[in-house]
Amino acid sequence: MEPVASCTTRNKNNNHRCAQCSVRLIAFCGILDDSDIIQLEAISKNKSFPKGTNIFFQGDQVKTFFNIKQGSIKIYKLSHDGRKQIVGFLYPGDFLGMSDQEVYTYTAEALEDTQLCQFNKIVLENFFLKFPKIENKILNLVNHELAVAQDQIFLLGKYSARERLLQFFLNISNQREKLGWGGNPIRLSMSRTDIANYLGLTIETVSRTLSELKNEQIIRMIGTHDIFLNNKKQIPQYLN
Amino acid sequence: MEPVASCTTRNKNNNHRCAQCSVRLIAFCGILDDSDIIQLEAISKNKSFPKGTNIFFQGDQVKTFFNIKQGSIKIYKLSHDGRKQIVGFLYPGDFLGMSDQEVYTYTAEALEDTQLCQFNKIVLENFFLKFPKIENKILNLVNHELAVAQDQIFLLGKYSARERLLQFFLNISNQREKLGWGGNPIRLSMSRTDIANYLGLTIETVSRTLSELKNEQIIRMIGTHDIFLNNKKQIPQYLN
DNA sequence: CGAGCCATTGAATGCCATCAATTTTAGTGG
DNA sequence: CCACTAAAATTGATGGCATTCAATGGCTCG
Repeated sequence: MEPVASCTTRNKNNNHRCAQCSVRLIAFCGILDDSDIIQLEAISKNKSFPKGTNIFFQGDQVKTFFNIKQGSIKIYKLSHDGRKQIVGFLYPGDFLGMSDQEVYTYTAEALEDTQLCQFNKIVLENFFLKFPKIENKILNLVNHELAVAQDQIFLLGKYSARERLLQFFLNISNQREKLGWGGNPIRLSMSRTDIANYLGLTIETVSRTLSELKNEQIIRMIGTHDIFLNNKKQIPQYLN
Repeated sequence: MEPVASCTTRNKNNNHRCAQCSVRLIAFCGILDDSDIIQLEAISKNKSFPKGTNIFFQGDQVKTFFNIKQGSIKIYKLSHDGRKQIVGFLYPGDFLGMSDQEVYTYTAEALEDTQLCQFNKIVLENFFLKFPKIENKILNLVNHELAVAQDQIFLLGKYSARERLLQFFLNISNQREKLGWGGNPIRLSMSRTDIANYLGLTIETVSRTLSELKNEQIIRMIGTHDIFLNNKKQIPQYLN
């Protein structure tokens, strides 16, 4: 069903790779200064994952952590009877792979051609001892992930199909602004099936609801994956 | 709607309060040995919250962290239009109050008379510098909370009403076993309304589904809050 | 340019929500 | 201990939103 994992390593010897990294300010490496980040660079590897490839699988032993440099990723859980629930989409600057268990509790797959910065788990954990600030920063990132997951719980527990889609668009918009890109229009790097499996809906409901929003001039679509929010500020937000 | 917060402080001078604590082995304090835990004891306070009282409110400044010693707690989010979603139930050994933001993103309320161990946020964070092991342990606990939240996302996105209730009972059962209590029967310390607001259902659906499970001899009830799982091992589990 | 996948639209079904009424439980005071 | 009351839980009838089943349309990539 899913493509087999594959990737290419490009550990180039260009100096100061990390120092000039585009996501340095939002990823955990941001708390290290120029002199210290050289040491982090020494234990990291660049990895490239083409669209559709798996980064790791639910059930695999946890041996590596990742920072996302470029692209986007979906993480999803599969049940024994084949149901699939996407539990999150990850973007540049996000930290990937940490778990409280020995094995990954979800599968990670690239939604587009994606660049990752890879760390060996043991090596990075030893690095924490030298730079406790990093562990503190990662604790902060995980707490943020938890808050995002709780918002998603609210969405799935209480929102209608229309509310789920609009909230989803607002989340992507805010994510883009955080990265310094424009918050409108937005680009959906995932399929309708992925959106449905993330929002607890079916593809038909997603499609139908999108058509409604188009008819009511709340959104405008360019192709099937680019959306302009006609009046972003008027879209109701129920949390925060 | 909700009762006003109230609590009583009992910072007794009995020595080695922490050393003998019933949840020491599962809470974050478990990683400190007897000699170090005395220092942790010096910065902690015992607090008691009667049933129905609030521990803190969504929007309050984060100034304190808590360990749960005894009792149980619900944490919930309210939307502007009054919808309420319970995002978690917490039990002895759980860590409460950490946030990636300046303010709490949810309200915490005692489901029964509850004993907490309270820490000033700044003081405990300074304590981390002296004992980095604690921060590491808390990172582990937060990662676990995240994994639990992702399971809940799966439940809300993909499970039927019946599956949600059965999974809920299994979770409580496993939680009880983790605490060394019996895993069967289980005790529901929350109301039907709370269960509904946690599982993304209405009280009527919860009640009706419970009646079905009773009729089919899958569960047996003693009163309205004690449940015996007639054949726990035959209840299907779709994850893990 | 055709094949296959993805997305859209339509019609019918079903699960859970809503509205409404009754029963049971829990808490209080006599 | 029992009567009384309010809240909580259960049960019934009906309705609606999202799903399911089915068919068409449109994009993308050899």
